Amino acid sequence: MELRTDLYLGDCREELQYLPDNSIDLIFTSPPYADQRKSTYGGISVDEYVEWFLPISNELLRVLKPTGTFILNIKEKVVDGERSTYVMELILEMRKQGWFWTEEFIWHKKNCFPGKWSNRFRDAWERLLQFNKNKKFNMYQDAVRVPIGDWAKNRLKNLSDTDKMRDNAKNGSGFGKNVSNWLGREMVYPTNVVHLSTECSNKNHSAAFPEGLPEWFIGLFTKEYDTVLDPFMGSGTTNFVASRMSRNSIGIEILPEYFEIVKEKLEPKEPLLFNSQVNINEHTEYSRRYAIR
Amino acid sequence: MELRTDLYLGDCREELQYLPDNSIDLIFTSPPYADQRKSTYGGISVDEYVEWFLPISNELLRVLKPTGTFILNIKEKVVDGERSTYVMELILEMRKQGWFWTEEFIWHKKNCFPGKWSNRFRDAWERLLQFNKNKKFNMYQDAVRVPIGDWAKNRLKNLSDTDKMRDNAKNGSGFGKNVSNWLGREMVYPTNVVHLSTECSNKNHSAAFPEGLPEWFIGLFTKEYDTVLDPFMGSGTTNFVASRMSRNSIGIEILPEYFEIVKEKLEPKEPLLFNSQVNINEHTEYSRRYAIR
DNA sequence: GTTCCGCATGAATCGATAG
DNA sequence: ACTATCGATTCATGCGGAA
Repeated sequence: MELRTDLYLGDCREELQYLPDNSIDLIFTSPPYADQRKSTYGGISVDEYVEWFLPISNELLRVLKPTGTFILNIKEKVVDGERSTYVMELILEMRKQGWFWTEEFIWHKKNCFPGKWSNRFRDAWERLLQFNKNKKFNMYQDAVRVPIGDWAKNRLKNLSDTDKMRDNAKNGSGFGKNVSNWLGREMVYPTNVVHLSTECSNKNHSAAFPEGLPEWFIGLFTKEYDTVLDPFMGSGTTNFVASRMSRNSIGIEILPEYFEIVKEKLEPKEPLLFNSQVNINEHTEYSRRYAIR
Repeated sequence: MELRTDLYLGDCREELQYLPDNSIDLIFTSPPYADQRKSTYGGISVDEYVEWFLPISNELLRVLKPTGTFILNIKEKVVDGERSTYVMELILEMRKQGWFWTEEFIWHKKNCFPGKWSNRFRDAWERLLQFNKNKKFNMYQDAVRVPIGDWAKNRLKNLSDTDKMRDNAKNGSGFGKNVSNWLGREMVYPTNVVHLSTECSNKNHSAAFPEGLPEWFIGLFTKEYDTVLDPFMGSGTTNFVASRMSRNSIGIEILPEYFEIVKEKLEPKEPLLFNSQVNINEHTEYSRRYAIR
């Protein structure tokens, strides 16, 4: 089977229109944050942010498969000593568009930006908002299991009597646990907190997230030969990881500098890296579009 | 100097009225979540939650000192496969009341037990929303410093020449560093992610948080002999910690069972535990109110 | 090879100063 | 008064060169 990586140079508000309905399994993206990275992107202001993003999320809703997932990496900045509210407003508006806000994962950054301020600490986390078209969606939990933590070794060493049988929760929630089921278990399911370092060495794109981030969500929400979309490709991390994990992918990037860098990295110089044939096709009907098959 | 712990039995919507304006340094509380603890506040539904909470937050705004802080521990529950939005709506409405939404801390729960759902992972974090009356407020950052990471042992062993002076970043961001400033430093400032284990020991109150949580915020936002308020006292964790840390405190609880437990624990049987004289006064004019001085 | 060590860098924010 | 610009501050990581 052949793997495709399709790159589009242009504004995703336009380029998304060329993608067919219900064709994407996972959208993983980190859009420019409000008023940040002005030099590269336009620097959308806090006030205009929701208005700017809603047409894009509407197109994303169209191209996503009914069983697909949209992961949005975002964090509000501080404005005048206060956290801005545009992310919350965006969530509320996207729900009106028809999105389900299924979950909010936390990316706990191990090495966050340094600094000292009199009224706040360093910001060490970002939001990973999970949106879906339906309440049923594909999720491959076994793909992201992690080694059981040290706490379990101690917890499981001496089991009490209640641990050996099902111990129903006191609060009547209906949940219970049978601790002895975990004996000998090596791998457990993770939580909704992802703990990764930011990468220090990406010289091409200052806002790059670590590869572990898309890797985790691609494994969790897609299987091989599924299609992953990043409408704000940047330095292409999502697409490289998708390719490495044998997923088709689509990337859209508005800035030619970044686009060229990604294009060159995907060129056949290093075909083995991606374990698939890489070609560049320039579609004349969409002059600025490239398809790498 | 004498330390007071005042306990009120009753609905905080009423009892808060007896507290004077601008008298509280820190409000730390974990209100009943929507549709949970049904028996206590009548099971506030998700739809009514904001409407129910706003009169309370309005009273809290009144009793808080201008330099004080309100920390609200809350997490939206899943309703019909989707995260509910009442917390976001509450933040937006509280801002209209005059609150500043200064920051959102994350409580990363280290040891939640394994569990499995088909479409989501275990929830390992909660929000700790910081609200203030003013952009200037008291913050005692040194009280919560943490040991410097292991990286420092190697990094600071032998300083190069550039380490001994200020070294400005090459990219013109204005950022620079003087590594020699860190010599001999043992403790550094934490981030806005609080990393604590949950305690399983409290069987009397299902919504209990670990003592470390109020401890961290009490240390960060109050000094000795300041006053801490928990309008949803529950099993009294906030008040016990405040007492241990030599802060005055006020607790309001609607359920007599919980109220009695806290009252008994604070009684003079164990006066040394709190390093202050503990007395119970029953005020006849407010028949259900107790003052423990 | 393998380990050690130096070093640049990162979705930031505040307060003071200047226009 | 209000906005724009500028300087100051900080910790953890991975890379690359050296031992």
